Amino acid sequence: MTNELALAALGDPTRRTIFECLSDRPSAVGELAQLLPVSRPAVSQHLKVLKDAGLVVDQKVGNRRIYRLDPNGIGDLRDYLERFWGCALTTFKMKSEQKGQE
Amino acid sequence: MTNELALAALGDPTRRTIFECLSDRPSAVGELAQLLPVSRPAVSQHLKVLKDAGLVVDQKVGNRRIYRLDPNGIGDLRDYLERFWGCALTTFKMKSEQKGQE
DNA sequence: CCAGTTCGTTAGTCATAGCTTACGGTAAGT
DNA sequence: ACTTACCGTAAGCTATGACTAACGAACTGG
Repeated sequence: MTNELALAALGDPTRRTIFECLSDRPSAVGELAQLLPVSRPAVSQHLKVLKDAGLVVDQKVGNRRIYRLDPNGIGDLRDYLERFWGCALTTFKMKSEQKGQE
Repeated sequence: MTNELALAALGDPTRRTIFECLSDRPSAVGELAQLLPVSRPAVSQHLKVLKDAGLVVDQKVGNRRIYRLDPNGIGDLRDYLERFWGCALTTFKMKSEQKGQE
């Protein structure tokens, strides 16, 4: 699933930084590359991974290409993670309540 | 931060499978290895990563070593992720409401 | 039409992650 | 005490991922 791609994508620290930059404001590739300690092609490749993971969308405007976060993909990942550890957290909650009750 | 370790840890599919197995029930290393297509030492190494990330705790019982999910670490990661994309999702919500209003 | 941007893609290098095999250490059973 | 089971760690190999440099495409402005 694309959620697994998203999780793998966010495993890389550089991509997390890119994600946070885009969280601040939509940006072009060159702008992101200036903020990061890597070259512009590297940023391009990271953006491709984020795009395939459904976390980011791009839009051509004039000469440049603006990237922004994709709320749909992010929402999907959020829901996926809720189900992912929802069970573990609820059983813990049950135990803590059970313990406070005795 | 350990939250970044946790994200990197969950980036690997084998570790996600281990996580899900432990979500079902606490298990020893050998039990997990039987369910997975990798060797027992590989499982041990994955469990170490998950443990360093604060997602898992272990407990010696007799000859074996039982691993279980750590609700504290999982809760921390959950909160971290909420802050992580909280901004992106709220700005989207504002836009959708703004769009539905016009 | 011709430079100058901005960007994606490719080829190639280098480091790291994941895996297995082998070994040592501890606990339980006979 | 000896064997068996269960586990962590180290060493070594291999595949994969991240990066850079180089190239070509699309758009802009003189």
